[in-house]
Amino acid sequence: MNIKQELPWDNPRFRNWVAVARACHVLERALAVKLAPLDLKPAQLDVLMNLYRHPGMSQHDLARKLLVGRSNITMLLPQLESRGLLRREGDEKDKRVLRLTLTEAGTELLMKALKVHMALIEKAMSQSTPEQCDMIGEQMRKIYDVLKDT
Amino acid sequence: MNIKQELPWDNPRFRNWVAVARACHVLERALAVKLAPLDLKPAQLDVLMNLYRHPGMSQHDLARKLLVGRSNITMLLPQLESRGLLRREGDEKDKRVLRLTLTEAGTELLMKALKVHMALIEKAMSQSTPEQCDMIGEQMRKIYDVLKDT
DNA sequence: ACATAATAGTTCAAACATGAACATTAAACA
DNA sequence: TGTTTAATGTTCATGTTTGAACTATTATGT
Repeated sequence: MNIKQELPWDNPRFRNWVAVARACHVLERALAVKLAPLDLKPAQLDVLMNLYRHPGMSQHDLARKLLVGRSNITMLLPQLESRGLLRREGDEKDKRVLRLTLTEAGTELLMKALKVHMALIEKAMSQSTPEQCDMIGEQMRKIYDVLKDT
Repeated sequence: MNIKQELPWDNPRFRNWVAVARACHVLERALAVKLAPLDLKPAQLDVLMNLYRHPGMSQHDLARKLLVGRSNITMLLPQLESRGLLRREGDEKDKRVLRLTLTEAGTELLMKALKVHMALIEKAMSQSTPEQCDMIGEQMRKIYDVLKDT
């Protein structure tokens, strides 16, 4: 059997997806560097962003949003809470859940971090036309929907 | 100052990039699950793929290809070497470098893993037309070039 | 009501990645 | 040549991520 014919490097879909993964990886690395002066990691920024958009969400919901385990959230939050960036308050109706909200300081830091994040994304995506950019987003959302329950 | 106007969630580039990152994340997770039966992690598959395409490459070159630190490679290789999947042989001209090559067993396992990887990428990318797929790859390669030295 | 299931969050140990400091070897250059 | 600088790979300490086992609370089913 001639396996050469089946090698994926000649397959456009494979090659193009590899490009997507590499772009993601390199932007993530760059973000980590740019966020360092704010003493913030990309994962922590993700937390702040989600709490800003969904105040009062539970740790479980946050974990699902971030595509991460619940224990990860448990390890992540105390650092941010002790810095006064967010609050954890027990839900009165369901004593199992903790409701998460940003503090003023958390919102303030988030805004600074978003400027950094936004600048990086602008730098990356400004090479595409708005139409191309929208098309990319559209295809990626399809991919997410197809794979999210895998 | 009204910061609402500057919030990035309304910015198409931001929203679309978030979709890219989420798609990457979810495919990576799915790949990890599908590779588990082969006792292989995504990072290990990346190693095997690069060694297949570039036999005799050094650990330093491999680290650069994978966008990780050299120490990461040092920690990663012994697992694969002890499983008989690759060989590390000292270069005779430059006694600092170790040349890496796949063994037969390594190539065999790689082929099995590539089937899994390919199937996943097909599932993801089959939602796009070939033209869309190529355009995505093209844009992502541009992004990589812009950010790689950041 | 009561027993059983499921859910939210935590703890803990193991796997993993990272970057700085280090040893060895090679290259540059005086 | 001899000295300095750079490159390769390793070690180690640190921080991160993960999944399984656990507690506490709520939902479900009889």
